[in-house]
Amino acid sequence: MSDTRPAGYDPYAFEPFAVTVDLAVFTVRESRLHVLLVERGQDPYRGAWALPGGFLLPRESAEAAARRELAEETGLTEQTAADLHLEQLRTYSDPDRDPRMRVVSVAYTALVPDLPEPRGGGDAAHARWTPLSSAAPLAFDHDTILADAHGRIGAKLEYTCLATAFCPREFTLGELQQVYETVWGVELDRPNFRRKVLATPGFVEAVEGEPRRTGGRGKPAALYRAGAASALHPPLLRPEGRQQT
Amino acid sequence: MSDTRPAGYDPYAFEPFAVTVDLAVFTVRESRLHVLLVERGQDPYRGAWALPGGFLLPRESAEAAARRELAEETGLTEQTAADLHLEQLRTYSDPDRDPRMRVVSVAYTALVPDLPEPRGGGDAAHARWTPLSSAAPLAFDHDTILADAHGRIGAKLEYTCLATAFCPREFTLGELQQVYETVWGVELDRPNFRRKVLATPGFVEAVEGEPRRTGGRGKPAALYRAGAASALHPPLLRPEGRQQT
DNA sequence: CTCCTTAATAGTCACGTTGACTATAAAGCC
DNA sequence: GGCTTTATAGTCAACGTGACTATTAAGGAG
Repeated sequence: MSDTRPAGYDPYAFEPFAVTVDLAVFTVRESRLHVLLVERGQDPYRGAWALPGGFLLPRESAEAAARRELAEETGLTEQTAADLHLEQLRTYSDPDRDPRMRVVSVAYTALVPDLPEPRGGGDAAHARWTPLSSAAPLAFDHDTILADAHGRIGAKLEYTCLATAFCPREFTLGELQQVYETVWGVELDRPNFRRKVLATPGFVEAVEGEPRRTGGRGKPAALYRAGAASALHPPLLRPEGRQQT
Repeated sequence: MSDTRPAGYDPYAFEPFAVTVDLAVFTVRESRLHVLLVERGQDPYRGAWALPGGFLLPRESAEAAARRELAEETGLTEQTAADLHLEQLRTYSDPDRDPRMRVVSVAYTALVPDLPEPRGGGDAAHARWTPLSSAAPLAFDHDTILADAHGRIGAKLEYTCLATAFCPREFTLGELQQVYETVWGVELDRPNFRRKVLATPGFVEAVEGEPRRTGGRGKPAALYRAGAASALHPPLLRPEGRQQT
């Protein structure tokens, strides 16, 4: 920042800005992309659904606030939540985005494996997994945030190993493929997908002992874990192809 | 945002957050990537160089503030600055990033063609184009912001038409290639680069009349303008290849 | 127990893209 | 008038990809 502010600037002289975080928490459930929503208990937008989130504490970074809120809303311990994939999306600062006062919100995207329904505790009292397709309309500008978040994760699947964040610690390639198909809304060819994933070093690694997941229909699938890589080279492009952050 | 805040919340009761924008403005000059820096005239970091930026006005969005600051610092009219490529990078919110008070800063990245040296006017009195390689150390956490910005534009060159933002309205393919080589710090094969760019519909379009830029050494090059496309399909991947936002 | 269905996995093949090169054209320079 | 420099055209082999076919191994219905 420069010193645009006038000499003798007093931080308390301006109408203060409030800073919040908003979270777009995604999971794949029953082959559909779901997002975590909370029901608002106060005006404005009382009774409407919104993205979970909240104010930054006085000495807390936005990321710390996001992780804290995520733990609260999902009912997970902070310990577990610390492992979840959390990524800053962007910041929303329209002067009129909150009718009460000037609120600047830093939005985060989180990807989690299929978790149990959020247990009512604290804010999570009215939290629920909702299919993305029936999320709108949300309070504030949260429809915009949610659309941006969906676009971002779709694009990131192409050139990062992000998809494994949707999966439990051990997963089959079929489950990983379902993540792609669900987020992108397309069907992929199974042998080609498999060839591509296995050809990318560090994307997934076979679980030692080569166990297989039995119990389903069909031939049991081999189990894999997320590998050490974070970027995909070359990228795994979606069939048609338009994208963008 | 949710209603984490206590009932009866008074916006003025908390220590207020200040919200600023910081700008990483890049240009390509003499085959080197340059960034616009300003010299600080006040403590903290008096005399140090920093990214241009400033506080949000009371009813101004972060993007509007960034565009305003950009116009001020570059000495361009706001009209011209309105056309420049400006993109939100991310938000920096560490509680200790500014020793004076709690400042949350939304960082933006701008790409501009080679402009004249900033004319001293307002804050731009001490603004200067500096080669990226000799920018550090900067005030506050601006080294981090600058590194993030450089990484982001490098990645975006791969799958967007962003590179044309560094070029004047009409440019040669050689100049466009220089942008890639300068940002990525690699050398590209000229015929292959040309083939790739021309094969991507909407990336560039030939200037009607097929004028050529004469005056340089060697065969005069055909002139092109930025096309209508914004995404690159397929992407133009850099030689080795690691990337990321 | 046996066929049928389902899903995982192996393998094939043609096509398009890419990286590495070679060749030619058209300007400025000494 | 050669020499250098840059733009542009073209070639070729290797590789990644999309579209398919084939085989294996489980559960389920009769």
